[in-house]
Amino acid sequence: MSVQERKERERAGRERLIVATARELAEQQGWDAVTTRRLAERIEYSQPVLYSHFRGKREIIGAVALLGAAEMAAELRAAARAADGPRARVTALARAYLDFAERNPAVYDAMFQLDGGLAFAQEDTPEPLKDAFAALLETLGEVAGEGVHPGLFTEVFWAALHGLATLTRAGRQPPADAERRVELLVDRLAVL
Amino acid sequence: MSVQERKERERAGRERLIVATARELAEQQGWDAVTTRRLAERIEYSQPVLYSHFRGKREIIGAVALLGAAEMAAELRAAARAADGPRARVTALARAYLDFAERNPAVYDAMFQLDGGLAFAQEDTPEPLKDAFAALLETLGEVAGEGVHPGLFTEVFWAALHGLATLTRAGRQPPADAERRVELLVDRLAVL
DNA sequence: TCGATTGTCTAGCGGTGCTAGGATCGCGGC
DNA sequence: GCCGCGATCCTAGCACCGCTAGACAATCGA
Repeated sequence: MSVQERKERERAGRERLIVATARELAEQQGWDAVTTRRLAERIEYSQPVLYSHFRGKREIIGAVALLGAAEMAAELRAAARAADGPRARVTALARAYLDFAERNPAVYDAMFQLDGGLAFAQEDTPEPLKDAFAALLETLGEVAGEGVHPGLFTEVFWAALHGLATLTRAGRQPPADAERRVELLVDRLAVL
Repeated sequence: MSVQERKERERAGRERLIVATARELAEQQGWDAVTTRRLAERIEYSQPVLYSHFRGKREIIGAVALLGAAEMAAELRAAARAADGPRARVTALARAYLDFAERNPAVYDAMFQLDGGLAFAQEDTPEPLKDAFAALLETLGEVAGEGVHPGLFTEVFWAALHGLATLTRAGRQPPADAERRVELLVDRLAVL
């Protein structure tokens, strides 16, 4: 059995390599540059090897998205934990979210802009995605205000953050006032 | 001179045909289906003709985006005009925005998701884009609240709307509660 | 040691955006 | 009315894309 186990380990390692390389390439040169040929060359295997791990390019994007969701959830929780009081927590959460989107644009795109073939907002949604939403909910739930469903409030707050993240990065909004926009958002949306 | 004028008219007409056809095709089958070959076939010309009007596919997307921006600005103003009082106006504006995004997903993508090679939030931003933002500003400026810059407030409100529009359409948020999210957004963000 | 299975690669399919170069059409001057 | 010429358009092709069939090699169990 040891032989088979070793092979499975190697296989799993190569799969991680594929995902990590795809992410790296996407962050360096954008998702357009992540072609199956280039990706195969970087991992030093031929193209068809990719298809023995993933159904296609879409699934590779999905794998990067899941990785990113887990990472984001961890960062959001760390930011919230480091702040005292509801107001500071919400502000820290919002900053951490936008910060993640800015530092990992390709990963953020994989999660929310591109089609990674993932299910959202339903039962068979992968765990990391649900958990990232849960990380938002944990902090935002306590400032939803009376009579407002925490989940609904989190959705609205998240949408606002997502809008700020994408519009700023795409050059649709001036980057200079980003911090002031966050403060306004927190001041108005959260019930403190 | 008449001959030359006629030629220019025909040329302008064909350019409109290209943009309208691209939009139509994108709304019917998504932007992925808008290939230069298919587009050329639909307008009953060969591919290179497209390149005598536009630098490339990106510019065609940009042209659709400009068309959409003008349309959206008109719809936003109409919705605001039909409502009485600040609160009703803001709600109507928000609904009109989300409605436009839902009814014209491909055009909305051309404006805010895809790269149409357009400049945003700077001096050489095309007029229709500035005007669409102005349409938002006209209604939202009056509910920004004291001491809050109307432009900044509009940016935040717009970001929230954009987030709701994209996340809902991409299946990232359950469509059922869309209306309740809008109400919550208006209640919290606007100072009435 | 041999046969079978697993794994990997080469080569190729139909598609993409875009362009070079040749053919054809219609204009203005004689 | 005819003809040369410039504008206009199309055919054919480039390099690249995602993806896959089938040949080949390496490794395993008997």
